[in-house]
Amino acid sequence: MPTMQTDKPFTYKVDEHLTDQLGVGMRVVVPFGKGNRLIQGFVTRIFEQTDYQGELKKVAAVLELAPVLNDESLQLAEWMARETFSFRISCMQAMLPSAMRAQYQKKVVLLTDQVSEELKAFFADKSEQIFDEQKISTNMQGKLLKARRQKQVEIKYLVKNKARAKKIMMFQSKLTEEIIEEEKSKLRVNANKLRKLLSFLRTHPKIALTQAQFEKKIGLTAGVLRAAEKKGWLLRQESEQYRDPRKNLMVGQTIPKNLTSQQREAVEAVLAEATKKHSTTFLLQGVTGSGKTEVYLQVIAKVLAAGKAALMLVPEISLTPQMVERVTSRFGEKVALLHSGLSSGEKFDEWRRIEKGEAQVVVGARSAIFAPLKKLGIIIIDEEHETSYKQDNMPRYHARDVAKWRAEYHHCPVLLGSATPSLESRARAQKGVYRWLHMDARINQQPLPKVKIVDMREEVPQSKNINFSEALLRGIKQTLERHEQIILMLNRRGYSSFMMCRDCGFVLKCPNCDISLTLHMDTHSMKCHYCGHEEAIPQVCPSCKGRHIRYYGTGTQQVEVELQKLFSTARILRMDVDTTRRKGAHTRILNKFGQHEADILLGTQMIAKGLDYPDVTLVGVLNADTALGMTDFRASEKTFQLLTQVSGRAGRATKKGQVIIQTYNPHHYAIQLAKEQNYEKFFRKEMSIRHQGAYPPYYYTIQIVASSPEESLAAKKMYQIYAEIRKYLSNQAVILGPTPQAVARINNRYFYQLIVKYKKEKQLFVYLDKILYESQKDERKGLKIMINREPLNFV
DNA sequence: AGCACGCCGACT
DNA sequence: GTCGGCGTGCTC
Repeated sequence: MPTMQTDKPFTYKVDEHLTDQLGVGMRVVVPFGKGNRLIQGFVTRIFEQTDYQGELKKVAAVLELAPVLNDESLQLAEWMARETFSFRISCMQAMLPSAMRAQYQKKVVLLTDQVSEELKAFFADKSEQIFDEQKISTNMQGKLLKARRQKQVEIKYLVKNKARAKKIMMFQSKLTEEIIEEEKSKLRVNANKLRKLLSFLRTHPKIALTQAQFEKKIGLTAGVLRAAEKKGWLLRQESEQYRDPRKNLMVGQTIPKNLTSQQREAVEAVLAEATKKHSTTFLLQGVTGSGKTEVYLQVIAKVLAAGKAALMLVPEISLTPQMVERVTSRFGEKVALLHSGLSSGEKFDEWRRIEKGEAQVVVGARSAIFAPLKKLGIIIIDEEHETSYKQDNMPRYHARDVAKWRAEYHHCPVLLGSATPSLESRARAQKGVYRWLHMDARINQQPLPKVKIVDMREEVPQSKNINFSEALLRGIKQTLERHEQIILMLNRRGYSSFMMCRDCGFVLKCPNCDISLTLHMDTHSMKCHYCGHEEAIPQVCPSCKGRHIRYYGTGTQQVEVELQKLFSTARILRMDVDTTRRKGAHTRILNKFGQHEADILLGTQMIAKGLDYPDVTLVGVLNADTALGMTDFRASEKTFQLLTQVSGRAGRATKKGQVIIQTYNPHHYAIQLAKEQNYEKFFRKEMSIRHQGAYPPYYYTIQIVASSPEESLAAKKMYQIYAEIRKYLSNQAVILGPTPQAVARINNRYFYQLIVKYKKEKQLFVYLDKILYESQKDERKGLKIMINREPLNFV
């Protein structure tokens, strides 16, 4: 159970009949607590003797035949729990596919007929009912609990193991060639179907097929198969089948491409470290189109050739069919896929294929970092700057850190790739902590696309089209005329939470923190959620005295309507959270666009990554500013990365690309440097700003959040922590807050937070462990405490 | 998460 | 006096 008091191992007795089966790393069902309710646990140690002075309970059941956690996973879980202030059991569960997390169910069992009419009605002639707190009224729950005290009913606890292999019926031939001939001669002349079956079995001895496959191949129906089974020709047996997430992919075969000299240098540098007894982390910084993926693929190929396995992480958002196809077309059956688009059964099966060593290349999103590969030869993290690599619930791990831990364990290199590395990683490369590899030449020798910045403040104000500038409209028109494709991105991050002047682009900032103020409609004020500064909502722009100051944000749907009106014949595809909610919708939209069944792809930031379509020659960013308005010190970094990424979508093949960025802040360095595609200059500029503000990577950060349905409770707790934490900190550390979070209320809970910026604070961790331990008591009052090490989002 | 124990106020 | 609510400790 994920609580602090139970975050330790418990000892159980193992019955004789289970001793052979039981092993370290297996899941077991054990009775726990006074009521002996059954729960799922993990075996972490087995020993003959115990020093526990009490009655031991017995393990109730063993859930598997082979361990699901090995020595590495157990050590990793231990490390992760300490590192991220989480519970060990949460870490172990996070490492396994969700199908292996047991489902608990409660049932109420009727013990006697002597009960009230109301209870009789509840049981409705049955002896037991499922006890679901969500479905049963509180009133009824009370009555049931009362009936239990009077021994009229009892509560039964069940553990449901969802981790099941998919079973299918297969028919297998039992016949030898001689018997086939013999049987054939015995058949009646009109037994056409049976004769057909025999001929087929003769040419395909030992074959095992499902009924459906027989039907499809030789047109046999169920009746014929049953007859054949009766005659003893076929053996019907259950067989395990993997659920294959790749069944709808069109996968060809590709061969390694010729490398440019920069690519070859990168591949060789990584491979040179691959055989050493230590682990090196590389930062591969390559401009968009420089062929990072091919570097990954060739490194993987070499690693496989050496008999080792490869793990490659890709952001969820860019696990496009395109990406998957590139890898599977090179490594075929050896590839296993792990991402949120798969059903839990599919994930479970892919996990088992990896665990059994049937797949040696794993491609997946964040949690794939735990893939149970045994002899890792390389771990690759593509788009390493992506914030989705950090999990934002318990355990709050960063896949990059887990990668480094595992690489250390396996003595293999880590390869971090990006066109726009996170400042943290780039700074480490600078300091020599990471080996820095860079590729500044594009594969096809195409120059980077021309980027045009449109100053939206100068657009004709009477124009009806508030979302499109003249330049962008002209660009779209010309591109459509050439029958080429267009990607339009609407930046939705930080949607309408900040205010900006439409006349001059001024964004209201905090006088203390130099960070945009957040609009709080509940208090009708502008707040800084770093330091708590608060001021009135301005009526006129403090900079230009203009009155066109307003919230920022437009929806994709609205833009689509406007766009369709302007270009009535253009085929538009919209891609945002609304249109991609359904499973596979993401893939369908991209396939459609890839096959040029649409002219314009309109979407949110999810279209910025990894798409590679040769016919796209125009990329338009409708509003580059919203990210800058984010109340986060990483706002500039994120804006720069996003604009650079999306610009890279234009002119990938032989055609020249063009990028148009609309903004109210044309002179902001993040936008100017994205136009130049000058990462290095951006890095230096941003680093000096971080240095001045004492932000990462110069300082470490820890975020502590208290939340409660009662605002005063959360606030009080946070101030109490604030008062205490100072005793544990040196005067080198900086505390920001406590402040209410930018979105102060979510799901009727109020959030208060505090951020500590520090360099070296040993005592801090002692205190954080203490908070974690004590948070348990508060939880019952509805007060939750969350500790987030190196948070990436401060909202 | 869920059970028991113990303390407290409100009731027959 | 006693019933029942709730805060707290503990679960091998």
